[in-house]
Amino acid sequence: MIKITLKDGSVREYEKEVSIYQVAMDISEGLARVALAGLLNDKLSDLRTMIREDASLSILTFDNDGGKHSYWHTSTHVMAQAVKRLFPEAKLAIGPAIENGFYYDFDISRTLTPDDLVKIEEEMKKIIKEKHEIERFELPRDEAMEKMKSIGEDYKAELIRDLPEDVVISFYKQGEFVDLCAGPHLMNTGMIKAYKLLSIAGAYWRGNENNKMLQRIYGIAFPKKTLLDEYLHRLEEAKKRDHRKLGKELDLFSMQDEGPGFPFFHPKGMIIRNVLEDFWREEHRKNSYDEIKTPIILDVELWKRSGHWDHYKENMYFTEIDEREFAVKPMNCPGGMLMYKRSMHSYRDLPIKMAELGLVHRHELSGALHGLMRVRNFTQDDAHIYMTPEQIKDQIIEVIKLTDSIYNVFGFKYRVELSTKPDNAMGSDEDWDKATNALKQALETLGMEYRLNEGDGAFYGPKIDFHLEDSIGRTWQCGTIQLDFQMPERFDLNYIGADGEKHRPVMIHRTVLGSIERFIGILIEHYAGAFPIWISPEQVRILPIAPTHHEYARELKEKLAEKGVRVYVDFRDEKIGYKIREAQLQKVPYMLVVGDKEMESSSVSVRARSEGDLGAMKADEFIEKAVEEIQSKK
RNA sequence: GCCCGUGUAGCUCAGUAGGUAGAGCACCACCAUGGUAAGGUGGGGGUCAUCGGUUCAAAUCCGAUCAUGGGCUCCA
Repeated sequence: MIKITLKDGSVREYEKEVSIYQVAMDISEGLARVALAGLLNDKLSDLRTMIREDASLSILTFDNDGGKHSYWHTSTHVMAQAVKRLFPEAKLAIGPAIENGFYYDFDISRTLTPDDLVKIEEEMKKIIKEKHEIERFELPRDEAMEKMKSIGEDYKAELIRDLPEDVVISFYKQGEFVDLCAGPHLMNTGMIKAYKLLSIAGAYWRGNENNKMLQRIYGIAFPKKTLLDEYLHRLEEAKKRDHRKLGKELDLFSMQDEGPGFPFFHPKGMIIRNVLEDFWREEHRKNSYDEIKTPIILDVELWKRSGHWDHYKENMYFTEIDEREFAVKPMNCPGGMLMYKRSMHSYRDLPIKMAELGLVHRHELSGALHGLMRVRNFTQDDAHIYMTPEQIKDQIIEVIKLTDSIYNVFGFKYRVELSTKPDNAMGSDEDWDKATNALKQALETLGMEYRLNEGDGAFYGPKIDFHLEDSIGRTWQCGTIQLDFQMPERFDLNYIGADGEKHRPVMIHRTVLGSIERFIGILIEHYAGAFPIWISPEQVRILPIAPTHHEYARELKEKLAEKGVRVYVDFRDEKIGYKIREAQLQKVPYMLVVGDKEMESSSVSVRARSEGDLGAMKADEFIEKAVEEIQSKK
């Protein structure tokens, strides 16, 4: 007797082995119709999987990640089958389900065009209509290899060659199409309902730039047309929040052909920058940081000593002054080291926390540039903390808390990653282990969830990264905390301990916002350009009805400006509806309409960006309210 | 860097049997003096990204360069 415990705790008993699909059928036919995969003993499993002993099982539908995965996996097979029909010579590489949809990589001699996508979609329609049963079978390694080689699937053969010894090599077959695949898959191709092929992209075989570039097709699929439409609509909406589009519309910044990756900040963008930096300074003063500024160009010798010459040269810019070699700084730390070394330090002075809004330049690959998110020059809100080894954990915790409190002001969700020793690292394994453990402990003390990112640390130390999301869900690293035993050694940093001897301090490199530029990009998308009033470049716009009200508007403006409010008057000879429309499109938080009524009663008619007409109130009352709202950073 | 797409007025875009450029918005002028998302009329504005080639003739076809968008990580 086999006992199967279901999600709701109920138990089903079977005389002999049974497939997950059959169990779903037994629960209800309706469930079986929408079943896409099973979670068998917490393992994502194919519906065909036979249950041979007692187990827990839940049936997965499109509402579960596992179900979606299976749905998209079959979708990509249908797409691959269509491609093989249209391009019989195409070789298959890999084709997984991803977070949002699926892709498949092909090696095809001719480059695909958007027209091809339409043809492939049409062929997919036929395959879905043909409703092929999907069969799973296994082969021993040799036979599997032989089979793939015989049909010219060289990439699949290579994959089989590199599979671990103990793995079961499975295939899925639908009609004439066979693919090496671990599954899981749906029962037949007819279950794919609404789908769309979204884009063609290049992708290196196995993600290695030394390998051949393949053609990747991305797609998405849903069990209902309405879901697909909703998804496509959401994509469109997300595009409207794109910081590059809003940056132009709201006149915040621009990129010029003359400076690829070097952003220009316009007056309104500068207001946002300055507001951010003021806020940042305030928070750092409260947390006992000192602020410094180090030069942008420094002698190449410094960069040789710091290790950047050996580990970071490819990303650096160089120049010559009076026949002496200089480098443009890609990081602020070496300059910071010199600041530390300028005098003796006592253990009583530690930790020393030196912050710097430092402009750094890095040579990023041209194809990697992306609006304000990835640029070639940016301002890091950097700080270096010099401390005794005993202070490490507390200092890391303090930085994590500071970062969290600052992100909370903006209401950001974030993800934390711990990155470990990379291939081109500097320093001993012991140092790295010590540093990595310190970061881990700090995270665990705070009970923070984090993702491990093997081999992605800085060349001088492991790091904790804070990732923020953009409008379409891509994440960008912003805050970072890096523990470093190397630089203090290389620069022979010291402090005098209680014993009167010299000791080696440990240092932390850290940023909270990360790059001011990137952070502004994230801010723009997060708020869709409708900044909270304390950040808004223009906080209040006064809209006089007619020229006779200009004088009153001017007086109001002065009153508000005196209180530090960023206020402008629209003196143009236009109708009120026109002025409102423009202020609204510019996402100004408050519009004050002033005409005869308001003039007579020393009041203003308030229109809020989001709520619309709020009616009249005394001018002084509005000013007080606005100032309060700005100060509270809501 | 690599693959594919795109590059026409300040902005958004139209302009394919190749015959030396258009619209809306914005800007300027005049008229209208207007109460919660675009009042009317007129006007100025473009080396069609750059360089080269094909052609009697190129925004349009070809090549290169530059810029820009998507992707190149999420492992059958």
